Amino acid sequence: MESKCENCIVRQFNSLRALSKEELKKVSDSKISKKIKKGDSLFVEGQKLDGVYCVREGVSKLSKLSSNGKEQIVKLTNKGEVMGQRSVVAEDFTNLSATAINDMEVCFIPKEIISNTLNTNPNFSLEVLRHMAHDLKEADDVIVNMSQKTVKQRLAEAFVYLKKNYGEDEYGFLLLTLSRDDYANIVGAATESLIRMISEFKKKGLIKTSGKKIGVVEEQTLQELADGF
Amino acid sequence: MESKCENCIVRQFNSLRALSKEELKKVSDSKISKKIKKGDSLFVEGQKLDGVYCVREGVSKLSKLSSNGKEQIVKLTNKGEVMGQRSVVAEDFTNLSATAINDMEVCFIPKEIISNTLNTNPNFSLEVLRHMAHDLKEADDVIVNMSQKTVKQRLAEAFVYLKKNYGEDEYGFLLLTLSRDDYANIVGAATESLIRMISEFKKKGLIKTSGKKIGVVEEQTLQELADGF
DNA sequence: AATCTATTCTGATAAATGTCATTGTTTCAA
DNA sequence: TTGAAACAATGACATTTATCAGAATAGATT
Repeated sequence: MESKCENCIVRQFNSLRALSKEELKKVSDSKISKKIKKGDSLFVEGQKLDGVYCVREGVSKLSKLSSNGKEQIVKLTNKGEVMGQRSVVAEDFTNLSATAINDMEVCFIPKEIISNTLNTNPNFSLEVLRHMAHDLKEADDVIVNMSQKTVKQRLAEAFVYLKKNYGEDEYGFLLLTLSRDDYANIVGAATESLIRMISEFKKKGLIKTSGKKIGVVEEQTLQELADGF
Repeated sequence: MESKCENCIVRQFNSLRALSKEELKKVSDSKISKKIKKGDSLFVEGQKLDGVYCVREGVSKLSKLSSNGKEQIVKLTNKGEVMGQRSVVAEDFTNLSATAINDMEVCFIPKEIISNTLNTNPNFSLEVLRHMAHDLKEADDVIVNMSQKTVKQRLAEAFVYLKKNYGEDEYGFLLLTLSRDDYANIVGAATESLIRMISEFKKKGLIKTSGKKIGVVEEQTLQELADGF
């Protein structure tokens, strides 16, 4: 049974909250709910998107392949985010691939509805604009981090970020479990280098591990490390 | 004597082309033309902007200081670009500083006009949205380059970019002359490392130099280098 | 033209990070 | 439950890049 957008809390967090009742109804009627299994991809770099994806549940990574074949993760999506907006707005191919990090529930919204609403509801345009402005600012920050911080600093920052944004379980392990490979692709380092750094952090008592799971022990120290002492 | 936006060719290249005659007149009447000397800054990171800047002439660098005190150049602006849009749209402090690389002529447009027009003219919003979408895509590309390419590759890419976007003089030297320091801050490397790389490129005959001026000699080879052979 | 100052350049060395090879450990499905 | 496949960890070494110190040069200024 398909649920309605009108009742979806997730909407509060994204640009769809600027829609009128009628517009929302249209979206609700034409949307398609999908379940995406961990590891499956929602879309792939270079593809033409027919719409956007609204994330109800689960986390995905937005990544891009570099010419040397390595993957770089540009962003992790949060519950409530809308993916593919950039591509639909610019009527452009996606520049990123989206892959589910855990099982996801998303709603696909056809692009016609989005572009129609963009043309007629200035509030919606503005809302999308604000979100994109926010993404752009974050992207600028990532650029600076990538070029000016060491792998160690970026990793420390990543742990703090993951804890803040996705929380931890009752034993203090991060709820979002990433492979070492994913970590490497987030901080932009070789997997082996990254694993070594994790070992070092563990040895120093900043984090704890249990299999793939990682827990933040000394958040404060990690933050200081990320900021360069 | 102030010229009018209506007759300004630069407008064709930016989001202002979506304005109606009346809207354009309002902009024209309230804009303030400014001359910025090479090296002077238009605005500084963390500042609240009261409007946007439309570039009529000259080039500026958009940069950000990292916690270690180093500057990272995130983007060079082209003639016709509008700066400060992100900040005005998001009603946020600027995350970037803008500094003139050569003498500039810009028009300052108060933010009230921009936000009013955003609220009433969906075409304008869409146009701004498209530009921001474009910037976001470019930022993603920069992130990938920063983390996956070597300094050598990024520098090769920078030369090709500068030639394509700003052209060269009759002797084959880049019209946009940057200091070695600026180059270092674009590719994200130590100035000394960068200078060494320039020497290497020169020795290999890929570029030529004359004082601060640099000329692209083997564009094709540089491009291949940037792409990783 | 001589001087000054900022910038560019070079060398020596250290630190950070990547690569390749190999082994140990989980995970998951048959 | 067990064994294959995927993942994680470590060692040895190569490469890239940063840092510090100092010399050379260009460009502005008198």
